[in-house]
Amino acid sequence: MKKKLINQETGELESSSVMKSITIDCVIFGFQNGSLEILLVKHGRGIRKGDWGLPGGWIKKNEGIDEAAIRLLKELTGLQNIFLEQLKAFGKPDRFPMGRVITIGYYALINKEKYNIKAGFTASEAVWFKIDKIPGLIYDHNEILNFSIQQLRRRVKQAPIGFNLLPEKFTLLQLMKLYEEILGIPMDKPNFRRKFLGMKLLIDLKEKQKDVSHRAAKLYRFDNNTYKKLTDKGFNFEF
Amino acid sequence: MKKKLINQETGELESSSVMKSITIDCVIFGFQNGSLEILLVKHGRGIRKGDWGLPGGWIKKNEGIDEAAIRLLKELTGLQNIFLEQLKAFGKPDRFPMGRVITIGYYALINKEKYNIKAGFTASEAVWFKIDKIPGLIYDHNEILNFSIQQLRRRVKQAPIGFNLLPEKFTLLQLMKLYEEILGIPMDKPNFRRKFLGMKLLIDLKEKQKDVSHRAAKLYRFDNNTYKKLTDKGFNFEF
DNA sequence: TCAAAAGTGTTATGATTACACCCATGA
DNA sequence: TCATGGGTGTAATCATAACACTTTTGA
Repeated sequence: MKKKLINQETGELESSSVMKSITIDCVIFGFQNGSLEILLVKHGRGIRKGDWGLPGGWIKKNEGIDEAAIRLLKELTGLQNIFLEQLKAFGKPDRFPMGRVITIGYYALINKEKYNIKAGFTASEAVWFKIDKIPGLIYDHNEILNFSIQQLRRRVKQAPIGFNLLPEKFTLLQLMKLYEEILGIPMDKPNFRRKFLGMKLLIDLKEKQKDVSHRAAKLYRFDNNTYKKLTDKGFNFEF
Repeated sequence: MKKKLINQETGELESSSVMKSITIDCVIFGFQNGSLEILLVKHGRGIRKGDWGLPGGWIKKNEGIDEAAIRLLKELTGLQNIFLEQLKAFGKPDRFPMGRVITIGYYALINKEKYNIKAGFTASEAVWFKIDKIPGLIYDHNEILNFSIQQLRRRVKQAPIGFNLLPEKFTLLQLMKLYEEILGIPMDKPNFRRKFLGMKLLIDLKEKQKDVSHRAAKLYRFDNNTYKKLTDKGFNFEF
């Protein structure tokens, strides 16, 4: 007899090709109009029908947990090659009401320009919420989300990961606004410019903004090659 | 019919009061004679009999994962109220040869003066290894261990956790040696003193070392109360 | 009196901060 | 010509690093 279990998100039956008692939940960050946002999905069925939660799912028996997170992210957003890192495992005994389930939290940073929500990609509705307007979420998802924000704050100071939230080509002020929003502190424009340019991690694209009603700013992109070379030589990004 | 499964460490049968497919593995750090050390246990049975691995075990169905790690740590070392933090989950599909098992890594910092290995506490032999003389370990335990060292290096700069590896009363030079060993870099004694004392996180115990064949140093202890008050006020430990 | 570690003082350098100011451009 | 953001200059302050030096103590 083949064992069956209920999908925590959709309430649908899952085959036993997935692991029992372990799920993955993913905090997907986006950045638009100076605001940090998070993608939430609406529960299709079950007791918590209509409530918002983090996108997630089960881990297949033959896939690693990172692979599972990548797969789930692709299933939800249609995107690949996204910045994705594990947060940690969350495992309070009563976190999931329909049985003992431990979840592994991940967070992803996506460039909203590339991303276009495809209706029907998932069974559920997916909507962006501003970071300061997050509703009450199912299970322990608020806890996971809060942890992810703290983690993002720590990581953004240790490594140049913020770029993943911006378009390929960006201006220094966009980058500064991103840092201000993530860290929640105002910054000084001249000082920010010098500090960042001084790290030599940005490539001057010799291009300018278009269609802006003020002096057009230079466009830059992140120089991942140089960054890798520098870190190999012992360079440590710090902000 | 009650389900049975094999204990990954001892090869013994476990009752179904524990979760299947999820374990906990713990990296226990100690510090002695200027060297960072890790406690490893010898496998009692199974294919990998005689090989060294991280202490670990199963999670009970009605306990949280942090609780499980605390319980396992106590079962192994007899110690309670130990500094313990989760690393992350490790879940490559083939990491555990006897089936698909995901493990949650933890790391603990213990004061070796308080700790005394009690033979018989565990089924297996437990021995301290210097950090630069770690043997090949079972499963993916070397990966977990390497991650834990990186994590310790990051964390020790962000928060005053190093004290957990020292005796209650310590000298500034002991503290500096600890930082040097963890971070792997030499430091300047006068500068270290000033920097640390300047943070006002140490209580001068008005006591001195005894039985040393040179000028006796002042003893200090970490002022956890002040640290908490300062962090509440927005203070950020940085090293 | 020597070795070994405790502990203080001082200077140079570089990063950070705070702020004043000019520039370019479209409405 | 005004608003808006782009971009440069500079002086004060602070943290860090480097290293010379004195002190204490037991062997």
